[in-house]
Amino acid sequence: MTIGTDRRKSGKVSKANLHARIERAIGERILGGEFSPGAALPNEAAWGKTYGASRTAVREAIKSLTAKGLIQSRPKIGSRVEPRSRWNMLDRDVFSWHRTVMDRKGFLTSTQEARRLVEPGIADLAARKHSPPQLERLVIAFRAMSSAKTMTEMVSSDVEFHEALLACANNELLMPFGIIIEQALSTLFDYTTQRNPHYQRALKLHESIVRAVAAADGPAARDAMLALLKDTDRVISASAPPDKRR
Amino acid sequence: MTIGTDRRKSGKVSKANLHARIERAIGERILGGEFSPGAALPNEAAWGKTYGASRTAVREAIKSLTAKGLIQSRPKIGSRVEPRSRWNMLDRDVFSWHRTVMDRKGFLTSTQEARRLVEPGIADLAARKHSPPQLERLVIAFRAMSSAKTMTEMVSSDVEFHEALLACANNELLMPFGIIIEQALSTLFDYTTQRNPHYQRALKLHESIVRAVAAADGPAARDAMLALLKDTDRVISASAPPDKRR
DNA sequence: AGCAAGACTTTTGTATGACAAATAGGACAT
DNA sequence: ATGTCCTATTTGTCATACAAAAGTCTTGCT
Repeated sequence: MTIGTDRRKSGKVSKANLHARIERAIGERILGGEFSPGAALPNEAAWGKTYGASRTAVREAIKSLTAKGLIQSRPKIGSRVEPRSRWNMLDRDVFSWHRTVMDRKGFLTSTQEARRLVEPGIADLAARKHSPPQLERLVIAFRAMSSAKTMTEMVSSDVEFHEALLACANNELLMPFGIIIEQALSTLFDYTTQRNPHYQRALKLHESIVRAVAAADGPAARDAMLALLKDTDRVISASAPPDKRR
Repeated sequence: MTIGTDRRKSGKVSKANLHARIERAIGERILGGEFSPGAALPNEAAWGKTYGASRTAVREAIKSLTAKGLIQSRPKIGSRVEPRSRWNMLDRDVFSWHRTVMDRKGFLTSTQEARRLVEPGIADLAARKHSPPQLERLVIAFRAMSSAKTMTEMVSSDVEFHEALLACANNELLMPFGIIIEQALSTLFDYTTQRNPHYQRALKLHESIVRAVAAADGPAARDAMLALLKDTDRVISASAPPDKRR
């Protein structure tokens, strides 16, 4: 079995590094449940044979997976899958592998739960702690949302809006959440395929967040964010196809 | 320059793998600001010379750092430090390197801010979503806290309590927060060096969380957690030595 | 028989040397 | 001045060899 080229969003085919492709292949198989936590993985030589690569390339893939908390390696023992609680779920790759093996509905439900947990607090912090240039970035992102024409522009400006808000909060420990938001939004937008009729409403909700942040009104920002998330939840449950996978 | 053995908590000296030691050395230098985001790092051969290791070992260290979002490597370009917003701050290693280069007060302040943001919500979720065995684990952790005699036992059982609570929330995306809590608590306990006279009060506060979770009362769990965090904040600001580093 | 010390074996860890591939930046031609 | 090609540097990949760790088996002692 040889390993294919990398299929990215929009169907573009990019051939990443060999070790990156191997990493992805193994990572997806782990996330997909083929190897459960505690289970032993094939040894490096075997992987090399499996994917037609040298042990070097395999080892680099394994080092990355180890750094992401998915596995652990020891001499004579080999590599074992770590318990899920140690997986760096907020890592870009891990999270996207996670996404690819889940049904969309379940994915959106759990990400929304996490968003409801942190984003109101982030909005609050953002209102109270932002610097002028950070606010500027938020305003620019909002303008981009307002003038977005294509689906792609809507998604990217929406993501940028939330990233900017995250930056306003001025707490580095919260940065990794950007990944959740990014994946949630892009999944959401292609979940509700056709042009979203709620976009005007969403714009208004975003605007009220900007206003609250600009006014340094923490509670108002929190409420505005709650309203936005509630609306998003509605959109999700409204456009729910029963259990279409992927 | 050769690279020393690994100094772990409790002063124990463990000699980790060579590539792990190199990774740590470079990681700490990045976190310490010696190499700023955007800056170019020495090439692999240079690192090898610096630490008296082969390119193989250096490359594995670099692969790990790349996986943690600290750097990016490309042929001809070499390795560059990524912007801080891409750093996986919730990775165990990255976070602990971060901790070693910050002053304790600042570290505790920012971690407490993050805790106030997420833990009340976690407590709420935990109350509403826990399974019986998860509650059992929480209760056991609480008992361990109650019967803790040594400082070490207090820290570890406290950490286990919050990890158990996190598990009760049943949302994998929140798991990485365990790292923040773990580091926050252990830093806190050795910040307030002598036997904590507030331990009895802390116990009561933890107990009220257990009760609320057991009663599946979300709002009560949230409030109990808020009370606990407020108390922790008080302890921190009370025992504040002006600006003692490390 | 029971048990412990030591040899064996498997797997990862590290080193070395060689070449391939990517690409920034300079050299050159138009 | 501008676009094209070349080249030098750096990472990416391969092959091979040996070191180190750690289960497992064997052997010998009591």
